[in-house]
Parts: sequence; structure tokens; C-alpha cells
Amino acid sequence: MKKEEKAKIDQSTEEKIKAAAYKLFTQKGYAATKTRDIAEEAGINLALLNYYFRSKEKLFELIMADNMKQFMFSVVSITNDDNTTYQEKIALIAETYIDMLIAQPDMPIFVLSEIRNDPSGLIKKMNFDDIILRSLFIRQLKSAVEGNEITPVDPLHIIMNILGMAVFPFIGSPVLKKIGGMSDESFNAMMRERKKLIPLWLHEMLRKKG
Amino acid sequence: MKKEEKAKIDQSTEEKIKAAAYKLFTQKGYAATKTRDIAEEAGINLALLNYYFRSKEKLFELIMADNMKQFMFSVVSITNDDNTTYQEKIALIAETYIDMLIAQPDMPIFVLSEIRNDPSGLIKKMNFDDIILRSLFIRQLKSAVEGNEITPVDPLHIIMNILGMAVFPFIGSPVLKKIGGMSDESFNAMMRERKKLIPLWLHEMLRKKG
DNA sequence: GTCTATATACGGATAGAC
DNA sequence: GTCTATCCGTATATAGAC
Repeated sequence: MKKEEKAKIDQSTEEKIKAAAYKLFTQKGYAATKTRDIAEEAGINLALLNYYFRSKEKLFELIMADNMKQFMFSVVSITNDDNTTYQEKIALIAETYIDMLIAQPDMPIFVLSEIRNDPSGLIKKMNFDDIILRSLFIRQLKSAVEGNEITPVDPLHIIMNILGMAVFPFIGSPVLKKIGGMSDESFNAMMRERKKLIPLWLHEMLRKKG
Repeated sequence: MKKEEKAKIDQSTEEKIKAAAYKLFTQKGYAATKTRDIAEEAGINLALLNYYFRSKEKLFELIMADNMKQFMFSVVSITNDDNTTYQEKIALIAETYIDMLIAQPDMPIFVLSEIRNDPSGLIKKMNFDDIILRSLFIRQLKSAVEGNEITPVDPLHIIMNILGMAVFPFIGSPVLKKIGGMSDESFNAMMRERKKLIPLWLHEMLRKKG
């Protein structure tokens, strides 16, 4: 028996359903995922899904919240760490995201494509503005600008660049793999390279010019 | 009567259906879009959809192909232009993409999230490798590396960076707007800023050090 | 070409036995 | 808690009148 199957048996039924739902929702999105598929993937009966979670939608909201939490808040501890400079924070954000996304490459496209339809107004409810824009990271960036250490730029541009360079390759991976003729493993190797490169690139971008 | 409505009337039925399908598929994805919604949006009868396009799937493939074409191939003419340097090409790619995405912000997440399930193996069929990696743009980049003009780097990293910086903000726009407390218009203004900034940033990244 | 009415299948959810 | 059988709404697609 494979390890994977054994692990599945060791889980409680509820956990098996959650794991299956996580996998399928994240891979295919809400509308394209059928409750029957989840049941089959979990190796359980369809009726049990409703027994444990009442409805497809309830189950989805649970999974979605989990994903959002990981995707958005894994960086909060980094951006507010008193013991690191903004440069170190940039490196840590890139590393953390890339490591996370190598393990769960479908997460960002899932989160961002489900968000676009604003199913239950999830984003509106959260206060990213406070969490990000008032973070120590942003304050450190601003004070570096004021102290004439780096070239003046809207911190939002920097955030877009870090996320764009770290997250976008995973969203576009099918196309990028095709372009580069890369296997999954060589793609991942390239992403690991980027953990080192992104901080360097950001450093060059922010460098005070002549 | 509004211009928009008049334009709708002036279109043939087939065009109305295609326009409605384009809008809804791109906004909500294949599985979440109902043929009834398309019919209603087009202001026609449901039966006509099948009369003209035989099935939801056929209609989808048509729209998808259109989107792919725009999303991927609008840059081909730029990347093979004999009369521009690689620096000018970078600027043109950023400008072209950002202009396109301001007009059609849902396009990339639609294309990339539908691609992920590899519905009919669309990407596998296209030869991006030839189109991109053998483009003049890439050859110009490589020869600049060999000529010791810029810092050595895999051209794929550069492609990821250009696309990441230009395209990702649109994919993440709901979250980014929330973070920055931006309206649609101020978001677009920021994207227009990026048309100028991205080439500058790329220039700094590629700059020969030490 | 365009409509109404309908066939057919599918997917979410529940009833009820064990 | 877990299963089988089934209900019922919804979605795609078509038949057939006009």
C-alpha cells in the first residue's frame, strides 16, 4: 500500500473530505468542481459530504478561508518584524511565497479567480489596507525614501513588483513551461533561483540614480 | 437610446451572441457561465445559441481561441521587429499589454485559469517555444549578454519579470485596489504610470554591475 | 432565422435503512 | 456514522411550429 493511501485511511472522514475538497476546488475552481468528484476523491459516500458540511457552498467557504489565510497572511509576520531591514523583508517575502507556491502552485490562481466574481464579498470584508500599508515594511520603505537612500517610488508599485515577480510565474506556469520547454522539476529549479534573484533585482530598482 | 444598445441592434445575431459569450466567459469562466445567461445578455432566444454554435463548448472554444490569440500573439509583431532595440521592445511590450489590459482586465485570469485544467490541450498544440525563444527579442538579449553589455541572466527570467510586472497587477487587482484604497480610475492611472516605469526597472535589473 | 415547448442529463441535497 | 435510493431543481440541447 502506498504511503499516500495509508495516510488517507488514517484521517478521519471529515478530514478526508476536506483534503479532497481542498485539492479539487483549488485545482478546478468552485463551479467546475462537482460534489460527486469530491466524494470519489475522498473515497467516501456523497451523502457524507452533506452530513458533515451541510452544503457544497459551506464546504467551499471553509476551503476558501483556509487558502486566503495562507495566501495573504503568511507574510504579515514578516512585514512587521522589528528585527529585519526592508531589504531583508523583501528577501523573506520572496522566499516564503516561492516555497509556499512550489508546494501549492494552484493556490494563487484559485484565490484570485474566485475573488473576481466576488461571491460573498470576501475581500471587501478584510482590511488589507491596514495590514499592508501600515506595516513596518512600508514604513521602512517610506523612511528610506525620505532619508534619500533609495529612489522615490509609490510603495504599491514595489508590492506589485514583488508579487508579480514571485507569484505570476506560478499563475502562468503552463504557458511558461511550454515556452521554456521545461519539466515541472526544471521549472521549480528556476523558481528557486528566483528566491535569490528577486531581492537583487529589487535592490537595483530601488537604487538611487546618478 | 444609448449608443451601446444601438450598437447591439446593429450587430447580427451571431455577433451579438459572440459578444455576450465573450463578456460572460471572460468574466466568470466556462463552468460558471450558463447558456441562458449568454442568451439573455445577447438579448436573444436560447435556442439560437445552439442554432449558430451547436453547443456551449464549441462557442467557448471560439472565444477562448480569440482570447489566447490576443493575449499571446499581440506581442509577436513587437518581438520580431527589425527596427527596434531590445530596450525599445521591452517598452513596447509593457505599453501594449497594459493598454490591452486596461481595456480588458479580465482577460488574463480567464485565459490562465481555463488553461490550467487543460480542457482540450490548447497550450500543448501551440508552439510558443519557437515563437518566443527564437524571436529577435531573445536573440538581441543574448547577444547583449555575450557582448558584455548587460548582466548575464536567463531570458526566461526576463520574460517572467516583464509579464509579472505588467500582467500580475490586473490579475490581483481586487486585492491590490483594496490594499491601496484605489478606485478603478486611480488603479488604471497607476497602471499607466507602470508603462513608463517597467522599462526603467528592467534597465536597472539588466545593468552591468561592478 | 427565430420562437415555444420539451426532452434529457446532471448535480446538489435528503430520506430512510442499517 | 455510513450507506442506497431517490427527489428535484437546473442546464444543455433539440423538435417542431411559425
